[in-house]
Amino acid sequence: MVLPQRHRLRGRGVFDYIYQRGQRFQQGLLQLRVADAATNLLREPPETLEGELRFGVVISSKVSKRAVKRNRLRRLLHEAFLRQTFRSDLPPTWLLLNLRPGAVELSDDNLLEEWSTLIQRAGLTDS
RNA sequence: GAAAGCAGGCGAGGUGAUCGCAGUUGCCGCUGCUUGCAGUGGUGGCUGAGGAAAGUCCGGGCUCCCGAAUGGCCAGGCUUGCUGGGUAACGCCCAGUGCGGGUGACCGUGAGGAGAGUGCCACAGAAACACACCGCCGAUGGCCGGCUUGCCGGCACAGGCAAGGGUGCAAGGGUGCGGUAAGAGCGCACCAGCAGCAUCGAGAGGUGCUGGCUCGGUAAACCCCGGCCGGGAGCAAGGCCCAGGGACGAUGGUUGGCCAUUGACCGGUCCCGACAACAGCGCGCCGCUCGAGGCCACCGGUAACGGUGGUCCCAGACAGAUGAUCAUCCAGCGAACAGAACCCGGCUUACGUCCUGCUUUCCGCC
RNA sequence: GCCCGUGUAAUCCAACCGGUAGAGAUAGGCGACUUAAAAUCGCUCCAGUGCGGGUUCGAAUCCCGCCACGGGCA
Repeated sequence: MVLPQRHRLRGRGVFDYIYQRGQRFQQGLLQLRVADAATNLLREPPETLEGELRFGVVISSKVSKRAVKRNRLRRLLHEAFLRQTFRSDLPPTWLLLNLRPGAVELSDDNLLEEWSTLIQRAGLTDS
């Protein structure tokens, strides 16, 4: 499962911004950075952006040398993001998820479990 | 039936549906203006990873820099190195020769030169390019003794030998017979090597005859010989989105060096001017995919491959696209290695069940 | 995508042109010293050189192919 364009993070400046300003949350082998959307870093006129969430997954080659395995993890987490129901009063937010070495060893269920607790701890859901 | 060898094919099992992604294209809407384009949204069509996409080990194309091109000499580099062919090229492929391995089908091969020179050959050993430790002999000469006075015996001094022993990866042709004081290619037979001749072959080489009689190993040590080669960086190349013009300077510079020929260049310094800064460190654009291209047929060739004709268009992303769910079909919950990133040709490595064909050996039965 | 470098005792490192893998340091064990410990001294243990082939009489070293790790380039 792959994200549609309006949910993607694009451009080096966007990523630098999140790495510098983002609030970090840690859960197991996952690390999430949350930052308010800075729409001036994007090229589209602001009225087309609306209040969307944008999301990105970073998996370095240290996680696994095999590109196939990294692609599989990314698809899994993209799908988890799309299925997730977020707080309705959430302002436009950018999320960046980092995977640490060893994440390949985890099963899909374990990884998704860590994802949902991470989202809760970051205060992005209702419950 | 079992085991094995070789060659080749295939590789999300097929079909359909829904949701979602990338490219492209048709239609509709909106925005902008340069009025037929750009951006964006919706909707339909088509296309969408591999045999290795991998490792980055070779060979090219392409691009820029070192100013350009051609020729010669020298230098430098190259695991380039049996022969002949194929290819754009290759360290690749095909066919053959020699050598080695296997009962065999077959497989491997880094296979120029040690008779140009230098180096090295630890330990052991006398000696590792030239020698004698133990040893054999002592014919010849020397010394001693005997006597039938030119012979015999002894010594092992001069000297001869490299057979045997020992050392070692290796002691320098091997085995046998003759020969000799003892020995030795000293002579002979066979074998191995070398040279010459004849002959077969396009060649590497094969076969036969003759000859003299022997020269250690190592070149994946330096090196010699033959062959090949401008160098460097790499699509993160490079170009566009950008505004340039003038003056000084006049011999200096430049491919590893030199020479010859042709034909050129401006690096440098200064002045004037323009633009920009929520894009110049970019959610930018191009390069970016039609190519030594795939498939089919015929022809040439043992083959690699080549020729002719027809036909097809087959990913081009940029935080980086193929997945999820369901249904159904063959008997099997659906296998492994693994994800294009400028493009080709190879090699290597990982992986797999399955399939196909040919062949060999063994066992059983007729 | 591209370009480099490094792999040897538990750890850090030597062994240069091939000749029995250790010169050394840290750590471990035993003993001495000490009431006990630390420090110090003595002794000792620890590998076949990342893996697989090849050349050679002989390979950590030379050659080829892999593997792992580290670094650099916008």
